[in-house]
Amino acid sequence: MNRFVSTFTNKIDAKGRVSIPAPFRAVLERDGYAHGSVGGLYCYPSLDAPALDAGGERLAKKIDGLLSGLPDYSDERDELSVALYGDVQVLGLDGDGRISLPESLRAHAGLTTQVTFVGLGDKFQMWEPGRFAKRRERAREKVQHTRKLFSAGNRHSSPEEGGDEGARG
Amino acid sequence: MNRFVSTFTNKIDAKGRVSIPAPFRAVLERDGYAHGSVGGLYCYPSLDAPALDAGGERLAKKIDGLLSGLPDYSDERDELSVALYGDVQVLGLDGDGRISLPESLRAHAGLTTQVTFVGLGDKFQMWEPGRFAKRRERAREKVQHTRKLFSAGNRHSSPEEGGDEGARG
DNA sequence: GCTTTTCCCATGGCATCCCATATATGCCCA
DNA sequence: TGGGCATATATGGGATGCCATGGGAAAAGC
Repeated sequence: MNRFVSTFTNKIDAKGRVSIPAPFRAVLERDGYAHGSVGGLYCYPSLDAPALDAGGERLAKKIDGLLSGLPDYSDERDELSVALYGDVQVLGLDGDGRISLPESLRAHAGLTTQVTFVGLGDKFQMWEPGRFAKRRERAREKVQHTRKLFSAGNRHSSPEEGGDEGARG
Repeated sequence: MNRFVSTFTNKIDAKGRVSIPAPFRAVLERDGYAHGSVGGLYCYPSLDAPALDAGGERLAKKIDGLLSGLPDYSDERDELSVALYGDVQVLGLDGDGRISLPESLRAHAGLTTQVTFVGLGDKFQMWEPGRFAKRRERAREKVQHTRKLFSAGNRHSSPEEGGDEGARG
């Protein structure tokens, strides 16, 4: 497995440390994270959510790829560079697979005592558990709505239940 | 056979483990489940039913397919990602073909002592047996209704009825 | 010198692995 | 054709290893 999937919720301890879920660490290592030495977890505030985005080398390369598509010295590129790179922190994992989150990052996501890690394939996000619950609810509603558009006309199921022929997958 | 069909009911033991019905395991293995090692069963709350959806690699790829149409780092993609990936748990099968269900998933489906596995082709669902019985009853009524609409001439059954029979255990 | 960060170790809970058993299924042979 | 054996499957329990978490000590920064 080399994608981030599943969600996990871990504690922030008194020193501000959080364990990266073991499955995510495994993905990071496969992705080129030098175990025990430097290398790192690329982490930055999500552009459109009170959360943090994070990932390994692959994520960094993807960002590079996005930028390389834009002409040098264009306003667009400058803005995107700032947005994407400006707030990036490279966090080091300690021997036990933990990171410590800088105050600026913690503030952006409203993190206090717990962190919910959400796998999103190439990257993962870190949320304050309560906020994530709300966000997820919203996202689910949206998907339901989209699904109904997809399936309009070819299903007879009621909206509530029984519609197990889901286009969710 | 590489589709999930039939229904089976198995017990949840004291540790929260459930045996995946052997026929379903066979499908998962064909689908690319790395036996004995990592890899897994992708599992998430059904969008519109008090049940869990689950499947193997094929299901995961289907989800990826939905996202691949959207540009990276768009708001739309992030939101959809959260909805599709955010709820997904990757469950590992132990040597005896069992999974252990996290509390969050169990809660969504109201699972306590037993699980009814319902094959749906590319994926399968996990239901609390009582709830599934009710839902099936409703489905039957609907089928009857649909048949009347079709009126005479169209004799073969509607999709709902195909795999429901054959409960065991 | 004091505070903050990093490293290392201890521990307890939980998940996984392994083995044992009972029940059902199919097959073989009488 | 029927009985019995062999295999597969589901389920239970014990043990072991991993992992998240906490705390202390050493190192680095102010």
